[in-house]
Amino acid sequence: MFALVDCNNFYVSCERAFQPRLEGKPVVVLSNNDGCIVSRSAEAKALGIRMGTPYFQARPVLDQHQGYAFSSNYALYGDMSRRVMGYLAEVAPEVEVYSVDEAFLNLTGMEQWQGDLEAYGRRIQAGIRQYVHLPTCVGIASTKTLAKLANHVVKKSTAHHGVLCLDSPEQCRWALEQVAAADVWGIGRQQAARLQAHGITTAAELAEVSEAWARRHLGGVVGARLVRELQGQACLELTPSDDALPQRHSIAHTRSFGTPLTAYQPLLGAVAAFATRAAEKLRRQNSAVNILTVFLSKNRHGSAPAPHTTSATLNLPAATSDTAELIRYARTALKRIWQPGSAYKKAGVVFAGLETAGAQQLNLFEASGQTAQRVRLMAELDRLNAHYGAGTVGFATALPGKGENWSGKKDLRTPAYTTCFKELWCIHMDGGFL
DNA sequence: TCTGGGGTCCTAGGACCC
DNA sequence: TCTGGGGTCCTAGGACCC
Repeated sequence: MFALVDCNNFYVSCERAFQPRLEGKPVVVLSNNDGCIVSRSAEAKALGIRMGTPYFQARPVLDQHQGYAFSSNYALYGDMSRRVMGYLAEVAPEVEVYSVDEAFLNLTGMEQWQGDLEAYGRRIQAGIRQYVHLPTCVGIASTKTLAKLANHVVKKSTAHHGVLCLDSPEQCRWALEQVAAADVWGIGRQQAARLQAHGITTAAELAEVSEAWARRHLGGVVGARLVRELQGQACLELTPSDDALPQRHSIAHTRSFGTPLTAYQPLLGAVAAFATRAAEKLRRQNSAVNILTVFLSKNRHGSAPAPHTTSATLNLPAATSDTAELIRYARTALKRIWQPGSAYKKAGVVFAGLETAGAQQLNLFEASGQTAQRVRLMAELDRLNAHYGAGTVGFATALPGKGENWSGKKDLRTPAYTTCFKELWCIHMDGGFL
């Protein structure tokens, strides 16, 4: 049996954990650059505010109902997530951290709870509520896809108080009937439309199609697997997340600008800064990169015709994780695509073709590859920035020039209560200060 | 005025090989 | 008039996820 533990309205709930006055109020959290709405409280959802809505569009209705909006505070959400996952690791035999706010648990062999896994789910829910102060829902079933589905059912209903265990065929059948095919894990917009065209609208109907049909109409093996999972036959294994950070196969840092950039120099600064951030992520997972892409995007929503994005990809002569080297390559790529007079709204640096650092295939014709000295320099850079704060030491190219500002808006950010000494949670009592 | 960011997996089709 | 039959590898792009 698998469980899916999912924090409700995660970003909003993190903000509420430190600001109880937000309980019962419409609350939203915004994406980078205060652009879109990416998390909504139940009250905000009830106002008809949809996921991904531009903030400026939702703002009137939010203001009208005395709602609150916050810039995203990733330091806070990341730390709250670590606390949740830490708790789960203590109470479950195997945990797969699936995203910042959800995790799969493998419940195989939990004899002491057999017959009452729902009680186990409730214990987890209460534990997270007590220790991390976050609301969760727990879905339990024989496959990951059904656990997801159970979780979806409890999120929508008040009857189950956030925990549902599908431990009989009747329970499964009932749950499948509650869920639209479009809401099944792995069914996106395209597939949902295709299903609809074939008269399949509920998860129960989807669970009844033949394997051949699924292969043909739902994207080959993925579709066949999905249907089997709905039928209760586990095809997806749990991949336990150990203490090590997950190994990414690609690493990117991309951002929209507060105001569009046209001139080369500030764009170079931004791209260098993005390459710096991506290189830090790269070294954190002990990888080196072979393929580097830089892209620039113009305003997607303006009148200009597509394409809005141009990119350049370089195959590096040897894998590296050296920030200085990567900034040089990023500059080369940028020069290829930058066009004078264009106003760019967004840029990004993407690393692909990752391999373990130190195991690089050396280039036969060039004496390249990182020297031990450069590796030590990068390690020291990371150490200083970890100890004294991000951006303490860096490369001049990656600094904004005089009067330049490429960072996005973040006007409504709350303090990093749990990860920054300067922003620690303060409690005021009787006008005094604790 | 204002519209996010970072991933994964799979498939189709082209290039190339014998 | 007519134009083989398998393979492998790589890449671009689609679809999906949170």
